[in-house]
Amino acid sequence: MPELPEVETIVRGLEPVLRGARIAAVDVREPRLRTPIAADFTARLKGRRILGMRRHGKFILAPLDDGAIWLIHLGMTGRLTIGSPDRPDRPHDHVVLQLADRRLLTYNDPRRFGRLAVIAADAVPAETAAGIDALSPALTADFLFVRSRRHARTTVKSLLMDQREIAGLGNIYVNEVLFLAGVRPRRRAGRLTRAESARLVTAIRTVLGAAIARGGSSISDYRDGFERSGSYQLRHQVYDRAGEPCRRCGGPLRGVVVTGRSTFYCARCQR
DNA sequence: ATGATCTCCTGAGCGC
DNA sequence: TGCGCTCAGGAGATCA
Repeated sequence: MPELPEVETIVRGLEPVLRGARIAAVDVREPRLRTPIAADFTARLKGRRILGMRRHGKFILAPLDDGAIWLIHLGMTGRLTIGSPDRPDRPHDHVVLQLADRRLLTYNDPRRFGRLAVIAADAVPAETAAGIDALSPALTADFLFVRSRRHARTTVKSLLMDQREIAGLGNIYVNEVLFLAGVRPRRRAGRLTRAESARLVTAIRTVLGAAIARGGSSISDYRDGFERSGSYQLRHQVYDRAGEPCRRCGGPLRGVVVTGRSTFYCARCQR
C-alpha cells in the first residue's frame, strides 16, 4: 500500500512528536508478520528514547538512544498511528507502544506483510537492501541511464520498481511516472534513450513531490500517522483507469499485466 | 539476469 | 443475505 509519498507523509507527521519520546511499554499482541517479530523486540525497545524518524525508500528508520535502529516497513496494509491513551483497540492492532506521556503508538496491519525489527545501525544497508532513495539528488539521468544498460533486458517498469536500484516507487507511482515521462511500461530498459532517462528522473521528482504535497494516495487502507487520508488519488492520470479516457489526449487507457502487476498506460501518449 | 508464478495474509467488491 | 471468486499499494523464493 504505502509507497514513498505515503511513508514520507507519515514520517513528516510523526517525527516531531516522536523525537525525544521515551517508550514506556511495548505490547506485541501478534508477532506473526511475514517476517515474525523477534522475541527480543520488546526488550530492545522498552525504556529507549526515540531520537528521530527518517525514511529511506519505503522504510521508516527510527534511531534509538542506545545506538540501535527501529526499522519499520508497512508492506501493503500497515499503519503506524499515534493516539490518545483511551483510544479503543481495533482489529489487527499487532503492536502497541505506550510512550512516557501515555500516548499510544500503534502498528496495525490486516494482511501482516509489514516488518518491525530493532537492528544495529551498521546493519541498515543489509537489512533494507535498498538502493538510492527516489528523491535523492544522486538519482540523475546519468545514473538511470547507466542502470538501464546494466539491466538492459528487463522492462523499464521493473527497473523503476526494483528497490535495490531506486528505492521508493511502487505500483501506483511507477504507472504515473511512466505516463508523465511518455514512456511505455514494457519498453526494454536497454532501449531507453538519454533523453528519456532525463524525462523519467524529472517525472519521478514531479510525481512524488506532488503526491507528498497532497498527503499521498488513499485508495482504501492508507492513513497517515494521525489517521488522515491523502488526496493524490484524485490526481492519478492512469492508475486504475483502464478503459477510461486519457486526460491528455482523450484516447482510451490500456490495462495490462507487467511482471505480475497491474499496469496502466496511454498508447498514444507513451512510446 | 530475468520473467513468470507462487507465497505470505485479510478484506473489499462483484456476479449469481 | 450469502457464497465463491478475483484482486489489492510489497517483496522474497523458486523455477525455467
